[in-house]
This record gives sequence, structure tokens and C-alpha cells, in this order.
Amino acid sequence: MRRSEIRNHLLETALRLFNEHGYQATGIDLIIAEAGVAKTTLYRHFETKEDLILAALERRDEEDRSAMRAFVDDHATDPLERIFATFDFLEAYVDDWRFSGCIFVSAAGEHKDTVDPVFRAAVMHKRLTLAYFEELVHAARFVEPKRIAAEIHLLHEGAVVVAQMSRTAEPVRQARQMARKLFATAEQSPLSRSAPHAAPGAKA
Amino acid sequence: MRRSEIRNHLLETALRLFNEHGYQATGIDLIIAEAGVAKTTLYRHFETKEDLILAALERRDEEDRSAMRAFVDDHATDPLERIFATFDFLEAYVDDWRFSGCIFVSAAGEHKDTVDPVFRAAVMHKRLTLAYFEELVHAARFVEPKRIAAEIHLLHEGAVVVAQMSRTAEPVRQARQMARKLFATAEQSPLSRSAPHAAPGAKA
DNA sequence: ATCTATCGATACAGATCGGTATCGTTTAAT
DNA sequence: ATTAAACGATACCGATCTGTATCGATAGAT
Repeated sequence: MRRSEIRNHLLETALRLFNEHGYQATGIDLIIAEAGVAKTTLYRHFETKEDLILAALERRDEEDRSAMRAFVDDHATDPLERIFATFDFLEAYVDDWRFSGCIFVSAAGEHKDTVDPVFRAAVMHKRLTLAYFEELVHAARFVEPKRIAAEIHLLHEGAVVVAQMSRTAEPVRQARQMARKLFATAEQSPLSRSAPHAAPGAKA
Repeated sequence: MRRSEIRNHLLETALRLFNEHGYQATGIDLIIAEAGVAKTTLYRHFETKEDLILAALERRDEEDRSAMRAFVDDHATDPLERIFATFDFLEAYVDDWRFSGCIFVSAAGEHKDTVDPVFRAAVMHKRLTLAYFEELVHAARFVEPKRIAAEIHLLHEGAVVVAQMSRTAEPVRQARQMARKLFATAEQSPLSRSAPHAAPGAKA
């Protein structure tokens, strides 16, 4: 294995095991065994296990959010439909056979102290995801974009947790239906959302 | 301390510590130290740590659901308002300074194997909670009661997870608003709910 | 081709884990 | 008052944990 690939390989292996068994339950020895790497090698790339967890979460954060962006860009152009497309992305995410809950929620559940770096990393992921929702909602010209974005976020989180327990993607489909019902009646800006010319204060 | 109280005391102590630090992170030694009890005593009441976890979850399950029932009974008589009262209960639950996320979701996050008894116990709690929602929805004469109950459940779970990250009760209030908007337009049975006159029993 | 940094393998340290064994003391029921 | 069970305290077991030390082999860059 090439030198520069080891770090990536370690992160991917750790991420997979964290997702399968959790953080505390995943020992360093298991990670290096699955990665086929010596313990010294792991500790040359990551100072502590916590550093490995943080690096893994950071990587997954970027992966997830850029994957959602790409999915939305690929599947919808209409600003309103782009909002609903996030639920389609979520459905595919939950339908993966490796799915066993949101790893950030699990990370927050295992590191409950609000000053714990792992907890803070989980919170940061949710904040960045919420910020993307705000972009989408803003582009759809909703009034109170922050409120609508928070509602989308809440639906996403609820769907994922229920899906984690029921091991079905049905909660995600239900969340999308709820979103459609909620945002069909949500008042939009006087300048209708399909207006090709930019509305004042448009961010993206 | 009286003999019969030891088991209860152990369960309460364990529950508190599990809620503070999680399950794996809470060692037996910490539990007995906080409970002021010898290790032999703990193992005379519970065969293994897993048994202690399961007993704690079972206890908490019954406590939570009976507390929600009592709250709803106390705060609303109108069948529709009783549904919304569950969100008021949830708000008080989340507003507690000891709140750090749903212990059943955390339990499922730390025991991801679907055949793990702890995971199954967490799932059972959610199923029983959902069943109660179905009772409430049925009493409110909604068509498709199971669908409506699942939506309430999804809103609850989403609110709790977002509240876990933000450490605010605001997500719960938002979830209640979403429920009001969703179920205001939800079609009810031809026999409209019994009280056509102004809603009594709404919370103060 | 040589040098240097990183690799794999292994052994080990020190702490902590869940759980057991022992024993003297206390408590509840007869 | 006596008996039997549960108690507290403590020492201990084997396993596992994160992290370090050592050392020969290997690979990248010059």
C-alpha cells in the first residue's frame, strides 16, 4: 500500500467500525487488524484515539454534505423541489444496508459532555447541514427561511432516528410527505420563487 | 438503607449515570461508588452489567410512559388537545437540566446489533410509545390513525435529537407548531370530534 | 546507490474493565 | 435469642484497553 493512502485507509476503516459497533466499543486493536496495519503506524498518523475519531468525523462530515449537495444538484433544478430532494438523498442514505443510525447522533450520545471535542464536532456537522438547508430555503424564496430550514432539519433527524429503530426507509418517505404538506401552505415571498431575476438579499 | 430499597436505589443511580456518561463509559465501580454500595451487593441483585442496563431501561420505559399518560390526563380533555399535550410533556422533559438526549436512542446507538437485547429494549420502548400515540389519535377520530401517530412519533424524535445538540427546548416548541399545522388540515372522520364548542381543557 | 523516514511485528507498560471469592458484620424473620 | 440471608469491605482474577518502546525490513527521494 502506498504511503499516502494509509491515512485514508485508516479513516475509512475506523469510520466503518465506528458505524458498526460505536466508538468506545471499537478498540484500536480491532481497527489496526481490520486495516492490516501496525499499531505504531496508526499512532504515527493520529496522536490519540480521540484524534482519530475527530478526523473520522471531520471526513465524514465533508463527505456527507458534499454528497448531499451533489445529489440535490443532480436531481432537481426547481428551488422548491431541491428542498424535497434532500429527503430523496436521505432515503438512499438510510436504505444502505450498512446504515445503523446517524454517526454524529451516536457520537453525541457517547460523548454527552457539551465541551467534549467529539460532541462539538457532532454539533458542528448539524450546524453546517442546517446552514445548507437555509441556502436551499432561501433560494426557494420562503419567508422566515431559518424557521423552514429548522423544520426540514427536524424532519430529517426524526426520520433517521425512527429509521434507526425500525430499520426501514419508510420514516424518510413519511418525513418527505410531511414536508410537502407543510411547505405547500408555507407562505412564500411576494416575488414568487420562480422569478428568474434575483430577489433583494438573495444569498447564494 | 432498607433492604428492599437497594435495588431501586441502584437502578436510579445507574440510570442517572447512564444518562450522564453513556453505557460503556459508566463502569460498575462508578455505579457502586455513587450508590454507596458494595460490588457484591450489586451483583446479588443483577447477574451482569447488561442485566442492570436492561432493568434500568425497563424501569425508565414504564416511568416515562406513565408520566406522559399522567401529564396528558392532567392537562387536556379535548381529544385533539391531548395530542398536542404530548409535546408539552416533551418540552418539560427536555427542559430538565439533566437532559442529554433520549436514553433509548443512546442505548440503540451504543448497541447497534439488532439482536442485542439492549437494542431490542430500546425499540420496544419506542413501539409502546407509538402505541400510546395511536390511542390518542384514535380517540381524536382521525382517519389513518397509524399514519398520524407515526408522524407525531417522528416529530417527537426529531425534536429530542435537535434539542440534544442545541441544548434548547425550542425544537420541541417548533415540533408542536408543525404538528398543529399538519393536523389542522388532516381530515377527520365524518363524526367530527365530540366538542364543537370552544376547546376546553387546554393547558394554562 | 545511499540515506532517511516510515513501515510491520512484537512485546510491554499501566490502567481499567466486568466479575468472583472471602470474611466479618449487620439485619430481618422466626 | 437464634438462625439464615444479605450486607460492606477488600483483595483478587483474567481480559482488555490506550499508548509506548524496540528493531529489523522496506520504500521514496536524491
